[in-house]
Amino acid sequence: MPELPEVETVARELRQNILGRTLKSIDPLWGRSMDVRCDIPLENQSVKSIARKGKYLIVSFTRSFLVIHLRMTGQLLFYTQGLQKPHNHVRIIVTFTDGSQLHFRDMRKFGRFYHVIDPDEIIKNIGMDALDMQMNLHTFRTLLSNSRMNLKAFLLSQYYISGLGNIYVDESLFRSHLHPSDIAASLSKGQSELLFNSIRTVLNEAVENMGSTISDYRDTYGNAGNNQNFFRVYGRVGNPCVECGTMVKKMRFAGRGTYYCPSCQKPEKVKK
DNA sequence: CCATGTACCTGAAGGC
DNA sequence: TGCCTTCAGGTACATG
Repeated sequence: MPELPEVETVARELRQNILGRTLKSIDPLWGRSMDVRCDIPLENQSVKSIARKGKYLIVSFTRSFLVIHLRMTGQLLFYTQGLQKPHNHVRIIVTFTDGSQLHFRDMRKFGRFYHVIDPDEIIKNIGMDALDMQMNLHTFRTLLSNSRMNLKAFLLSQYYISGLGNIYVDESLFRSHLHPSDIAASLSKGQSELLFNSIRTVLNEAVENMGSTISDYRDTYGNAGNNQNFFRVYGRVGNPCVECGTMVKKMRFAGRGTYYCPSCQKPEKVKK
């Protein structure tokens, strides 16, 4: 579910909500949602900062870190006062000393809280964030030129560039008029630049719209995002392409449902 | 190096 | 009303 724009929305709200608060207790209601990799107690530690890399949240406490990944259905819900009864599917409850609570709700149980001394233990193999200021056109082109992967798998990988998931990969490729099967290293200079700019635009617009909600995503107040109303290709199978009117198609690619316009996004090998 | 399949989970939706 | 299959914003790991 949550990709970069959704996680960024949550990160910004967490900075408003839990920065400076002191953890009183943390209760896993489903044990496997919590991966404890250090023995420093979280109790009595204060939240110092909240960072994001790709789809990971990094909550820095006084002496250790919580690295959080929401995976498909994870939600972080903030309550100024604790609830009498948590919602269904709540897997972890964090209670702060002032009585406020952060609930980790995760229907499918794929999400994780990693308690670590060094966040790199979890995110060392994650590539530079797609919206990192260091991620410029030159860096992006270098990454592309060194990979023989198809674009869909390349952008989904998180190893080269992090933060894009199934929705925003399809949206970025559509805006670039590139086919998911095109090989990363085969892009021209112009195509690379177009893809780079498309990724930036797609992600920035989605952040402005508070992320996309298909079914499960919510921000820390339980609100859905708005960006799903602006999809140009994702989920639009059988509807006319917004640019040319051709019916949008869906195929299985890199193991994922992949939406594309067969007219705007021709495979490189048959383009001529 | 790269592609594909499976596993981890729950629930919604569609076909029969 | 079922029962069965497929699919879902993700990723780790095993296998050719």
